[in-house]
Amino acid sequence: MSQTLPEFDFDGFLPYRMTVVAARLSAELAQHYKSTYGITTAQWRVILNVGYSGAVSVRDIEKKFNLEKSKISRAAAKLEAEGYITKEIDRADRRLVKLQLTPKGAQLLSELVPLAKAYQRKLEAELKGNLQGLQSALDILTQKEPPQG
Amino acid sequence: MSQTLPEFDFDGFLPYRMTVVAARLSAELAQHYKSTYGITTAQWRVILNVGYSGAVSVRDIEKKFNLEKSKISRAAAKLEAEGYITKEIDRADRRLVKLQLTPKGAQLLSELVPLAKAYQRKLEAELKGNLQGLQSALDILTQKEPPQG
DNA sequence: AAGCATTCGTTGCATTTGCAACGATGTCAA
DNA sequence: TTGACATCGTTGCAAATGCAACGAATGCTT
Repeated sequence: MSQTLPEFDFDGFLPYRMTVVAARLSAELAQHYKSTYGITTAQWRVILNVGYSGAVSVRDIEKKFNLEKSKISRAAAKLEAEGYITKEIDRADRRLVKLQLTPKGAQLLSELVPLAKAYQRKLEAELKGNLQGLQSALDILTQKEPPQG
Repeated sequence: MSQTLPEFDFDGFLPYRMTVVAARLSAELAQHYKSTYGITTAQWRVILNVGYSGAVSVRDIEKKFNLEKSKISRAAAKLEAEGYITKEIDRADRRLVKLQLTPKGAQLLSELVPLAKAYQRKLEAELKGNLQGLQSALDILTQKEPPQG
């Protein structure tokens, strides 16, 4: 029984907690658009980036969203095939691919965003006074650390 | 250019932020054990659960960690093959599989946990006064909602 | 200008994943 | 007891994933 393991506060362990909550939020949000609009989570993330983040290349999205570039590339290919975005070679640096919403993509996004905003409002209402603390904590954890710590 | 999209605070959107931070924390932690101990993230999660969470069945871990039961089943099979855990049919309910650490598994975990604790301490130091607010927020977001909201 | 290293996005491929279906077991009601 | 239904864990299989390798393009140094 007692395996003489070191003491460890499993329930307060942040990588564990963050993973569980992040998966829950993404899944709960996905419920709202997956069946209705027939897009995957990866596609949703890419189209959201293209529309809002100022990210225009695969590389930008990779950095910003921490997504594998191959995953982005394939999601973008599907979105292009379905007419939601265009892919165009950047004239200043022809290694880059400029991603842009088509009118159809903008239309889709303009329908999806209210869902996202409503979900965000719901979360903020649940969090009440803890919202600011959460955002501050996420700010800190988002900062890249310097190589030497 | 201006696609007349609705206003949207992309950078403050919680499902996005949580996903990015959670992935970062898990990856950063994984750096510390992946190469040295040759276990995957899923295996780490299962062995941690078996050792600390009071979870004894696949179903328990599924609920607790929000992991797919097939993923747990396969990770557990590997851990058993490598001698870190045992699988035993529960005598009270023979549908259940009781997972337990072997001495070898306890040994591995006793080496891994200090890494986890050190990482947790590092995060807590970064967070300073925001730690409590973060944990409170995670408490709230962890609660399951009743079916009708 | 030339050569070499680096960056970007795609693709091949082996592995992992998620979903559904399944067998085995358990529960419950009649 | 029986039969219908629910739950648990595994597995088959198609799809998704991550990694490395690659071609194309760029930057950097001389």
